Amino acid sequence: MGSYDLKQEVTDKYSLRGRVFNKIREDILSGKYKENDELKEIAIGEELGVSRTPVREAFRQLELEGLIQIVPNKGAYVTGITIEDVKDIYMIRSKLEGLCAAWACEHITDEQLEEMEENIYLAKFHAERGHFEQMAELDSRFHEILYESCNSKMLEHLLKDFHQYVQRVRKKTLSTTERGIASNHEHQMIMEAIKAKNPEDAERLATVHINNAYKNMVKNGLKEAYSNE
Amino acid sequence: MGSYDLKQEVTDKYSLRGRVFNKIREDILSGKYKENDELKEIAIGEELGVSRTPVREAFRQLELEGLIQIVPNKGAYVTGITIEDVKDIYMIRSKLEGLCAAWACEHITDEQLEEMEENIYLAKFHAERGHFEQMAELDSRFHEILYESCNSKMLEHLLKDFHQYVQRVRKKTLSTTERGIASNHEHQMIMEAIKAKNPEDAERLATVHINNAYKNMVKNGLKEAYSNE
DNA sequence: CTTTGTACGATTGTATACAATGATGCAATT
DNA sequence: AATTGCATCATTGTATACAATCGTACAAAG
Repeated sequence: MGSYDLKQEVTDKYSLRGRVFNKIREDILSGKYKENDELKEIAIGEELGVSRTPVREAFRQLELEGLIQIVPNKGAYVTGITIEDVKDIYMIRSKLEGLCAAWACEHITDEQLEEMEENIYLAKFHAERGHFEQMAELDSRFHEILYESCNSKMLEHLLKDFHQYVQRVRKKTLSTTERGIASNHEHQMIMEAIKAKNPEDAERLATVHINNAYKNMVKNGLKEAYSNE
Repeated sequence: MGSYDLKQEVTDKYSLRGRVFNKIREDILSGKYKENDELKEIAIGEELGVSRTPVREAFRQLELEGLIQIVPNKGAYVTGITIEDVKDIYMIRSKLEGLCAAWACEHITDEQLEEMEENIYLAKFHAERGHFEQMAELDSRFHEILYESCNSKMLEHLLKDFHQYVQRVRKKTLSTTERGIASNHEHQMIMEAIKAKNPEDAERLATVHINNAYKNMVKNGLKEAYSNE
């Protein structure tokens, strides 16, 4: 994640490089390419029907995103995330997500608030029924709205990067119905604090929410997910 | 800033690409290339005696660093930082720097502590005499040590990126002897809190320190620095 | 005078050719 | 048997050639 918006718009969807970049990123985050897998320029180029040039450029970007590591004259390898990294990210996120929620109080639009409410309402439905797929989707979307509502491209991009970065790990850990319901309730409280334009509450609640998410993750087998591979 | 460590080691110093990357980055941060300047692949390549390929790869990385913006089929332009960006960065930094100081309490080494003390001692000398050049250097180094002492590659990289990112702006704003002395005193208090293994104090002090730095920057003509160009 | 169309040039996007580097296997030597 | 040296090959690093795109200048039409 490079540094941050410091990072820009970046991945134009229509250049070959952009397509290659998105494809590899997708494959890493989805688990198709695993930790320490070697990515070869030619192989990927042939797979996508392009030459090495756009592949190389995509590799350079992926390196800055932290998804791969390039060893000069040797190759590109999918980077792993250590348990410590995950912990760090969640600690950092909890601070920044709090800041984001506080800023949202000032800058959120009515449309965004409405989408949040709808999101929470719908999530309640799925959480109670244990529809994990939809819950994950709605959870991601909730945070995305929150990020967008803080009115800071910088912070928004940073948080989106982190959020995406830990998707890899989240998929390895189990969700539970209880956590789903609790999480959604936390979303609601955050939303209400923002709606009431109470930045202190919003910040505190968002911070706690991320901390809870992390605790839950640890409880439900973060370590096991790692030791099993 | 790509997301971080999400970003990696990155810029190997010995490949052409690495050299190009560092050179352009340096030139942007030092002000040689100014906002909205167009960077042409061939021109830069000739200047550095390399072909377009490594230049292009460096461009892709610089884009993710947020230093330039690439418009497809058009060109690469040096990105500006808005006043809002600077404000955002300082707010974010104040949170993260607090976190960093708190973590440092647990992980700082004796060598790092010693270098901090020496840094503060020397900075006192220069601050009292208005040696701005040396003060800036020592200030940067103090923060670098702090970042390294938190024992989180992730956070360290993030903070270094931010720190470097705002160097561009810092150079436009004036330092004063008073602020220099006050800043150094804040450094000392942070250091002592870390030495005393008191994370709460360390966090609070570091947070306040960055906020103060920002306030000082605003007071001393951040806006003017911008409106003048 | 303004507008539109076109041709040209400059620049980036992509592909490919060549150079440099590092890994591997095998044979020769000890 | 272990080690060293070398040859080979796979892969990345760099340069260059060609294609696609965008901007501009200028001329023709209104």
